[in-house]
Amino acid sequence: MGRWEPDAAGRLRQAALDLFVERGYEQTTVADIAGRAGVTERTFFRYFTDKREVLFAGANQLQDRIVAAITEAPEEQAPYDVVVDAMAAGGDVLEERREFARQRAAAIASHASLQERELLKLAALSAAAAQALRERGVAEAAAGLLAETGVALFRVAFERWVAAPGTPDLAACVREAAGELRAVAAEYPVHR
Amino acid sequence: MGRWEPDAAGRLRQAALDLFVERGYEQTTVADIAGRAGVTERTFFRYFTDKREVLFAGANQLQDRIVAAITEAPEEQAPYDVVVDAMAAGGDVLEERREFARQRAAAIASHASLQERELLKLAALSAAAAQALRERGVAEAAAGLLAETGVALFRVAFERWVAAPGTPDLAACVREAAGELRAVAAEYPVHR
DNA sequence: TATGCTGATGTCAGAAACTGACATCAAGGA
DNA sequence: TCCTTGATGTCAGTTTCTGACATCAGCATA
Repeated sequence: MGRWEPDAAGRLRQAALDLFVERGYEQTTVADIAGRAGVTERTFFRYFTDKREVLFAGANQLQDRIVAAITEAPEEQAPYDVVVDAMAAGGDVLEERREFARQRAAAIASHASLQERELLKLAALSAAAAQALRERGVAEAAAGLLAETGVALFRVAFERWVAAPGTPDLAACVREAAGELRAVAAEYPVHR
Repeated sequence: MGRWEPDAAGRLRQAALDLFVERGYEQTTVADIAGRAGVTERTFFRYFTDKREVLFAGANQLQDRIVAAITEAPEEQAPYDVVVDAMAAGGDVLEERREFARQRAAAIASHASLQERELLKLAALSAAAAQALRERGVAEAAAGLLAETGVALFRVAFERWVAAPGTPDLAACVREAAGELRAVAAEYPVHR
């Protein structure tokens, strides 16, 4: 047996989420989180750059999956479809952790400083997706707009998926939202 | 003459921007800002909820202008055109303060926590624009997407306007970006 | 087996951001 | 003249976050 319990970071993440749900983000100190995880405050800050980051440590995995999906898409596929498929693939990353995602989303919604961090992560995701699109030949301006559209689709889909108690999986929600965007685009054609 | 110099908030804003440019955001303490403005730290926190907010106090004015432009647009105007015009109108708010806007943008670009705050403000702007669109009868989903598109246009236009040393005004940059979006949309039609 | 290194953690002191409670005091009105 | 008001100051305290250094099980290696 090691000198310490393994996976301190995981324990910290779990403790933080539990405490944020139990008593709220502001009412939870880093010392509380560390205490519940069985480490000191200093150790918390070795794993996470700040108090908010403990909720966002998994965001890289989602981004990697989406970028990979864009990179590996068939060359002849239209850019819009590439993005929609990639966002659906990103959905699979969360599929197994719906309850976790629900609690985490509720915590984020409860405090502005967590929303700020979420927006920064989504902006990073968008930038990474845009870069991946450029690398497969999509024009500069189009890449940025497509990536932002894709992230917007993902956000809308995620909200519905988290709210819906029932069956639909996240990838399906992404495709549904993409379909609605097509309909809206058809309904309000660009003028002039 | 009053007991204190007038416009403490304005002095704090100016002192903060100057110091952020001179020595950087992190190297500037709230006590520094307050000192240069001739007040105490406590007074700083009476005017601004936190250190970042001192750079964003003017954001409401921009949002109000854009929302008003949407609300007052001719009823028969197509939603996309309403949004483009509103963002151009928002540009007029900044037109007289290009140098100020440049310095402020540079400061924000220099530190992630300021970018977070900026993203939150833009999200609020988007939400307010979407609400204004709904109130003039634009459908739920379309309102959200149009508002986000409009904010994206404004961001792109702002970046170019701030970078360009020369003549173009911000409203013109917004319209130019909107024209490019039309072109991109035509180039990559939605499939299926 | 002894020795020495490594890495994860602890301890401690301190800076900086922020908050609540209360004090001060010019200005302006009753 | 007295009272109230509002902007500010003072002060003490909490929380977040950082740097420097100590500890010590486990592992490699002599």
